[in-house]
Amino acid sequence: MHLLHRDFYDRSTMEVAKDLLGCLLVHEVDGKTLVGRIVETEAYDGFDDRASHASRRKTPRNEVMFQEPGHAYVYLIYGMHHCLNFVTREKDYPAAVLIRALEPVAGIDVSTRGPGRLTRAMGIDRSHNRVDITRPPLFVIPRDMGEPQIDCSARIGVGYAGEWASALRRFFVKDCKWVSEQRAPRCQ
DNA sequence: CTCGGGATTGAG
DNA sequence: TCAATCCCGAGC
Repeated sequence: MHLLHRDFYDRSTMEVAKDLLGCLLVHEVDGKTLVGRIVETEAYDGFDDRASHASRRKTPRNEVMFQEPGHAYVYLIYGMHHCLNFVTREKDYPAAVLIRALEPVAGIDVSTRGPGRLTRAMGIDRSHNRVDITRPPLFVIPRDMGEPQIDCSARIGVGYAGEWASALRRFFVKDCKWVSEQRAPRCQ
């Protein structure tokens, strides 16, 4: 089967975030094959990025971000939602791509718009932290179509990150109805 | 050890 | 507009 190998993830995090758009995320679980097309991502790269969990230093939670590329970083947010990331770059350089939205393709029966919803729809939780995403049961298949039109914006929910809050590191398929809705920014 | 808050979501 | 809900990570 043709799937994305480790060298795909061993590159610039922003390039990986863009190149993942249009690819198929596959999870084989309980005899079912769940498939969704990646339509929205965010890049978290390096020690300087204050929006990244790994900006300060290595901790028990973010440790996998420092590992070999091509592994999953899954964490619990707000005590109830899981977020799925793909580790990029070489060992000891902390970086990952957050998967924020999918277009349902097969086996999906609930919403995949938004990072918390897509992990629920794909049956992904913290037991998947650190798993190798270059082979089943959790892996990614290259685009089966041309390069999508890509748009970018600031990342969602990282207002605490100072000047990094406005970095253009969110990437999504232009005019795609499956991209997560961005709540209107509150005035003041 | 305590404590503030979060790469979110859905209800009211 | 706000609560849910739990773990992380900073600081004492």
